[in-house]
Amino acid sequence: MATIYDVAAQAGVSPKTVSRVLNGDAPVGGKTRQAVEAAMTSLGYIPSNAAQMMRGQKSGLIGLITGAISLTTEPTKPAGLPDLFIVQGIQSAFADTGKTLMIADTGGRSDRVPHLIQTFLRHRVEGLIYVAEYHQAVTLPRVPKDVHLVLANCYDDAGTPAILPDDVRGQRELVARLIASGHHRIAYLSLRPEIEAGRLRTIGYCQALQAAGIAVDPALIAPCDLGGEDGETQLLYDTIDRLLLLADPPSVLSCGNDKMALKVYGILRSRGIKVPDEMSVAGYDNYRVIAETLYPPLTTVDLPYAAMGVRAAHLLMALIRGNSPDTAPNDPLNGANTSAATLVAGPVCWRNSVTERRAATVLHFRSIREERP
Amino acid sequence: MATIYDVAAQAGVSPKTVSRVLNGDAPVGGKTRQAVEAAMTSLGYIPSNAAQMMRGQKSGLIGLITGAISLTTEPTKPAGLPDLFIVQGIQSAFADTGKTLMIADTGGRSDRVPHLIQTFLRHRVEGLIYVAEYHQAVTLPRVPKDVHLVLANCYDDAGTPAILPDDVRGQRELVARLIASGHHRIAYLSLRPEIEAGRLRTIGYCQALQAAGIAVDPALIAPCDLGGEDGETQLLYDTIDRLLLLADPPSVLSCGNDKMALKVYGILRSRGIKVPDEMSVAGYDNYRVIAETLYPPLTTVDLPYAAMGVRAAHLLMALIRGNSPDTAPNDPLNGANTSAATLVAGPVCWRNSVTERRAATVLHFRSIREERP
DNA sequence: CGATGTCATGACACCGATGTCATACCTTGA
DNA sequence: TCAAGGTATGACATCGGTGTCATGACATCG
Repeated sequence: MATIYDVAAQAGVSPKTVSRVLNGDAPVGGKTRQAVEAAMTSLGYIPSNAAQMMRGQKSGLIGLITGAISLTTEPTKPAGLPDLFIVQGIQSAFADTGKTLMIADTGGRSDRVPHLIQTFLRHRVEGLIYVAEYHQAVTLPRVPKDVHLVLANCYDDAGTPAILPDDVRGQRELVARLIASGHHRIAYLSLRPEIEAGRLRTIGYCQALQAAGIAVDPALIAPCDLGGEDGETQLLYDTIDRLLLLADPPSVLSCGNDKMALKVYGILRSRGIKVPDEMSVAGYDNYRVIAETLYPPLTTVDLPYAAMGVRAAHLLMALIRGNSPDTAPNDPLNGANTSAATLVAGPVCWRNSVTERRAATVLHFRSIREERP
Repeated sequence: MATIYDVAAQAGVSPKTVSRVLNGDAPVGGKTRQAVEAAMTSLGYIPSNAAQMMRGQKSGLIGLITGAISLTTEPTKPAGLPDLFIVQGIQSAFADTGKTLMIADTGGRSDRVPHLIQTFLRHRVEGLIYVAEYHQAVTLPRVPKDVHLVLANCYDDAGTPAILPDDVRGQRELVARLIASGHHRIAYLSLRPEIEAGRLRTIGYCQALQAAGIAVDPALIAPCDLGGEDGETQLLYDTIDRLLLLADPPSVLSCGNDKMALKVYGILRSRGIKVPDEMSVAGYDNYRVIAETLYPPLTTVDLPYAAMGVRAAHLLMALIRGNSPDTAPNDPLNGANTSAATLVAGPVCWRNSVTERRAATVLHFRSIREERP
């Protein structure tokens, strides 16, 4: 590979002059410039990042650690392939910053994370982003204080800046919208409470009912998620059968996520129940492959993964520039440490899987929603 | 960030001795080694890759260019999210080689590829892999001859080594299996012939029929893919209605890919036709989110993306080591240049969406399949 | 006991860029 | 005409490691 000395020799100038042509940081004579540029193209010269970095002390590199790529084979994971969209948001945000984004995948083995961080630090990255596959608490190795770290879709107890989905608000707004559409018996088929999404979304469900003055009926809340174990479908069958036999059965099945809603469609069909005429169904995640392909298309809540990625990228850039980040701490009834967390809410995606009984109420709802943008 | 000089000073030795402790390339006295190691940990010393690379001239970096991450938002793309699995295969293959895999995403803009390659070359990568989002021809900028390039899921006309899915063989084996299960009226709802997968799979379909002595009936071959444009679902409706009204209607609808099969399920259901009892359905891609979640689970052909990724990685490593790669050229009736291509076949995934009318014949089929591993 | 060899360590140059400073050449203006 | 100022360029040091060679302290051997 040609070096700046080769170019200098071929152009009959000093290496420093070639450097000036490269960086345009000092005037260079017309003929000299042409000679240098000719030499550069004829030699196919590409400056060495390593040498530039050594001298300049700034790498222009951002490290991104994720399991997004390797985890897509696991169709049993709680949420679809969220982290990938986060990665995408991050990558789009960095595309035009002049920074180079290095993506490393854990290969599904979280014990590789320290090694990956080590590798990034050897490359003198200016910042690191860790993207978790689903909303969770994590513990990462310490990084030097001159390397900024941002967490996306996860948080730690060390107060590291984090970008998180606002599960409480998302579920609350979905249920509020269901209520506004005339539903007041709303069953919630929840995820496991052990995972953040399960806990927080259930809170959001309860909040919406309370805000509407509807009592929370424990008979309508049913955990239907075994974390991918067998028997999950059976559990759903049993739960739905039980709900259908209630004296005052629900008119909507609000599911912990879209994958559960997909199964619910099948179960309702096998019971001869039409969606949405005889039973409305809602999901969560806006897992588009499911939500848009199902018939009828699924009402759900968008998880703003791309937006979270963009936010994470902007936050990191701000930290690198030394600006104080505008992470207003806001706590969603969350026991865990979220003091450094930025919550990002996604919109309700209203499709045809839910009946609308009172159009007038919807207008009213819209005005409410406007009040808290 | 601490340097080797800081460590040397703190340990009271020369930088070279610290270097020896780091690399273990020369004996170091016991006490000295301990002092150095203590200094390294207390300073949190991490060697600079840039400096090492400058001296050693080998970067240990592999560049990977893909649109996998950004393209996942496009649910309209021909095949699901194949490239991501390829990336995953590549990443797993490099995980333990000591090489560091740098992944760069095009952000969906192929015009960014030259810039990404440029960036990689500045980092002095030892090899490059380009992963395409679906089987296609590509044209990439030239890279220096000391940087090896491997294409995955695509090929060019410059004879660059490439790893490709064996679409002809996959479809042929699926249809052969369908025939072996007692089906002889097999409709093929094809992808657009403009894309490789559409052209090659149709060839495979025809080959299987011919091998079984069944005449290819043009009435049973119908392009049902508009590349994501509107009207696709309507086209499928019309096509299926037409097929059902044939004097000798098909007993199987073999679909160009799994997403099409998903729609076909819905259409058949709306027509009151049961899968598989009244109509069998098959897909292609083994897009697991669809194939395993549908009821009944979908018979399809696995696209061995992960395997392709592994093959691509191994091929690149062989090129870097200077070994002659074992890319046996084999051409699948392919007009385009595939002289440098390695074809990778995936297995048929037999599930319950196809009826088996003759179990005995299946055994016969199995013995056939064994003959060409 | 001196020559030779091994072990442990350091001095120095070098990789490829760039910041600093110096220098030679020109152009102005007093 | 000569000092002052701008323009174009080069010499040299430097970044953080490592290869090469040299050196000093011992141990071994004839």
